[in-house]
Amino acid sequence: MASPHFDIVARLREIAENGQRSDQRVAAAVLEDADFATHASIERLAEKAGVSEPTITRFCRMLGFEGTRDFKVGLAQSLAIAGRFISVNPADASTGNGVPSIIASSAMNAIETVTGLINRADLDQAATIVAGAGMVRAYGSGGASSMAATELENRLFRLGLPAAAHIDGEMQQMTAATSNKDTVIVAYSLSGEVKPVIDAVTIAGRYGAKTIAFTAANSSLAAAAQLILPFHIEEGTNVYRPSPARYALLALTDMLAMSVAEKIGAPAVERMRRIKNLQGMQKSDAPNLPLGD
Amino acid sequence: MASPHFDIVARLREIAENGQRSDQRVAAAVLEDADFATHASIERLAEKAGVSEPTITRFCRMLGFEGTRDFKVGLAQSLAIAGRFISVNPADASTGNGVPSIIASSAMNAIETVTGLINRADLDQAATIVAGAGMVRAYGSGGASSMAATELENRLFRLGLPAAAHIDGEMQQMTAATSNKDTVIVAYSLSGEVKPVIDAVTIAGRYGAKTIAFTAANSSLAAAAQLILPFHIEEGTNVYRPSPARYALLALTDMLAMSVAEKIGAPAVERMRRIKNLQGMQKSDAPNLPLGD
DNA sequence: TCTTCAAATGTAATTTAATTTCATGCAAGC
DNA sequence: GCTTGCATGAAATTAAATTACATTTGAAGA
Repeated sequence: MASPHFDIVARLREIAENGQRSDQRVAAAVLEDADFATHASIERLAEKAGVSEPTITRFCRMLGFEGTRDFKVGLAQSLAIAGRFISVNPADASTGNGVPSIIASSAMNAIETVTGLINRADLDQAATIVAGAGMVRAYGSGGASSMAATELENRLFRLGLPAAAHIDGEMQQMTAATSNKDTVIVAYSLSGEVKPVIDAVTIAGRYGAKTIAFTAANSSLAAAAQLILPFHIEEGTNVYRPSPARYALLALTDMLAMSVAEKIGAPAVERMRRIKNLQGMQKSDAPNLPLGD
Repeated sequence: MASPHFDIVARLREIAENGQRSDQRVAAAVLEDADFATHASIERLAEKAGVSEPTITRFCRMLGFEGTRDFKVGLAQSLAIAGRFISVNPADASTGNGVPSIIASSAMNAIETVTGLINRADLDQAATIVAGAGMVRAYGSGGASSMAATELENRLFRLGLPAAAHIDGEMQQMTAATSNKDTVIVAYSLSGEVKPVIDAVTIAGRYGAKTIAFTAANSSLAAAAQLILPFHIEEGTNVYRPSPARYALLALTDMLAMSVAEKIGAPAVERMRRIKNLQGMQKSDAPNLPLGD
């Protein structure tokens, strides 16, 4: 088995709080010294956690790994990316000191997770559909989804594609009703259970639009849309902590937009050059700044 | 032993060309399917490479690892980000195939950079100022900055702080003119040279507002604001590629918001519980979803 | 061309690690 | 207070990796 498609660290934190007694111990032991966990034998790890060896194996299986070895590899991968930000004791996490690392690690993990999960073929197909669209409408409500929808509009219009983001339920449904077969809907939802978005996708589909959804597999939205780009981000329980899911959605949106840009090719480059040129005239020159401040 | 401090992949390529006969075979086998190499047993790997099992162990030792297990972990770490997409021909990297990894690695880089750069004391001071504000106004224009400004509003209002984002130059200047000493301005700009934002910050400062800026050090905006949280993200030259800076700004905003939440403490938790509760009543229940879809 | 010897590699035995099976004990429900 | 089912651990088993030792290979000098 390859790495499972979730944020291991977030999952471990979750289990350390709400899991079985032994699972809690194991999760805590792993979090306390993740590097040790990747290198130590099951025996020493069991000893450190104060549980038996089979418990470790079961723990790994529960997480979706094939076994202990597999878990270690998966953990090592997660650590390679964001590991240096894992704070040793949770006390750190509650003081200001740990804030940057918590943010960084959860964001990176979210991006990593979603990168592992994305199906390239589906992404490519979505990009083809979007690149050939007469009109693209991006739907999403709530913080993360609406940000992603807005961002998609932003990206696509720069590529010369007619695109609009609608983050209001009423507008989603009304615009959906104007769809035809040249319309492409891109819907965002973490839960996949936001009624206005589901309805809008259903309506648009009925009018012949192609519908793409970034959402949870097996959700109502997934059922309503034609092409699903599924993802799932484990949320922590720390209420202070912002949702890492927005990084995931942003990354997915970037991937789609970049794929679309590559499909469109040269004309897109020219358009971006024009926008950049325009900015150059207005602001002081800083040639290496991105499009849009 | 932890992972050795060199580029495993480069070393493998080297060995595949100039190593011992068996080492060449092993290196080639690993490069050909690195993912397999991290997961397979020494037996199957030996079989694939056409060598004996001890050769594999010796190979790993030669590379500086403790043994085969250790090597697998190290390899997994090296592969974590870009390596998963190691392919025999580099051409792949520029086609659609590499899109997810390009996005992921540049985003992570941006977040990591900004995490390393942030001054905790300044962040903390900014959080204190924001937490005690009578009104917070977030300014930013262009894609990344306006997203960050919007996001800050989003975050702060959930904490019960009066906050508004203004992404339009006119509005920035008009609202700035209504400032008083209880007003806090948070300005975003990648370049630090966006005139309306600079002007708005200057005006607000003149009326007694406290001004905070996330922007480039030594820029005009940095000169105009009172507290600077400087950052700089190197932009790539691939025009198709979206700016990773927005991940950096988002992360910075998250850090600020989380620090503010911790300063406010309990009341903030209660407010978030209420918002979550409200969502629970409207949507189908998914207890672990973030605030805002 | 033939030795000779050292380095490279393989075979089989051994050790170490991980997993399965089965037993025990604890807690929730009747 | 009994029963049932699940969590956990002990011991046995299996799988994996390593060591010790044997064989091969190939290069250098006779």
